Amino acid sequence: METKPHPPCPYPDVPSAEKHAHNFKRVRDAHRREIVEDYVEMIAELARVQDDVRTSHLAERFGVSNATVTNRVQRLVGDGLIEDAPYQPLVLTEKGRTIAQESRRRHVLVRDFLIALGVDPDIAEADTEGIEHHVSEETLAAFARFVDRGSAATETTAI
Amino acid sequence: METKPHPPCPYPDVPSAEKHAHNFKRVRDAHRREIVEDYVEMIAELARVQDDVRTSHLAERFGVSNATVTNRVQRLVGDGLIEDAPYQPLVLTEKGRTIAQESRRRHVLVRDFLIALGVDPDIAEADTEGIEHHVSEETLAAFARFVDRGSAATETTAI
DNA sequence: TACAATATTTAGCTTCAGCTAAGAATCTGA
DNA sequence: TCAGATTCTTAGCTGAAGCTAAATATTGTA
Ligand SMILES: [Mn+2]
Ligand SMILES: [Mn+2]
Ligand SMILES: [Mn+2]
Ligand SMILES: [Mn+2]
Repeated sequence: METKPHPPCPYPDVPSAEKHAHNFKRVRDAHRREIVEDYVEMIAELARVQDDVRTSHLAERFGVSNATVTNRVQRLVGDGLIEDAPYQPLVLTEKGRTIAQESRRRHVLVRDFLIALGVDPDIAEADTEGIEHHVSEETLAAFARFVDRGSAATETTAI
Repeated sequence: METKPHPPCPYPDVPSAEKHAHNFKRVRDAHRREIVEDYVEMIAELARVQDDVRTSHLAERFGVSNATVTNRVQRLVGDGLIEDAPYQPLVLTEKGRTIAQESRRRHVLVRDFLIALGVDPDIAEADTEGIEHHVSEETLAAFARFVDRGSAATETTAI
């Protein structure tokens, strides 16, 4: 006989100081990456549904001023994620497209997971905008398993 | 006969500009609340397992300098969440305890949800530190349903 | 008690993300 | 074509969160 598989979650209430510090540093790192990820993802998404992507489009989408977008974009140009060209439409570099793709993958997966869990799609989309930057690959894999399981069940039931 | 219950998630790829802007503003609001929530939650947690809570304890836990903690704490004192008393242990006000309790509830629920989903407890704890600030009450409720369903199933199976 | 060690705060700096206002470039229509 | 409207960038500001180094307060011990 084995010991019981899962006595109700005996995770300690207070992690060690080292783990705590490490976790909070990870959050701060995620926050530093957040703007980069949101910007390249947004540029890639808008490029799919309209001909030009302009700083003014991003300003409208993010709900910030044009000047703010120009400043952020200049940093992304410096990081080699956007092509440089003043007064011109925004175009992602190869590197930018790669990050956009990874970001988009996470975004869609988190959102679809929440929807599969029963969350209203609009609320799922809203929550995802923040959550997406804080999910590890491991958690993302668990989300994917859940979504797959659900759709497999649907197919099975649908026969 | 009814229409199929869930054709594979027809959520539009690009939300309207208004929704987009609203969602990003919500994320920025959450980021402004984040330090407040983490600080009062940490003070409340440490108070449960040790006699004094000092700025140096918070500095160690958050992985930041003592000076940073002193500055943040002074703002929380100004917000009426921590009792004022230089060189003294940190004590939450009634208001501070209330926010700590709400924050703790969310933290534990998110963490236990991830664990219930099959995520390793240490990774769940780490991801939770960021995610907790971005989950709406609706999503939290869905998390709670899932956790309850799981533990109910376990009890049933365990007979 | 006095002095050294430790803990805490203050001073002064950096970087980041936001803003408004003003200037420069582009586009459009008479 | 060129004047006005629009779009984009620049300049210069604020506030938040972090840092180090120096000053100050507390504590513990000889
Ligand atoms: Mn986002
Ligand atoms: Mn966040
Ligand atoms: Mn947190
Ligand atoms: Mn927390």
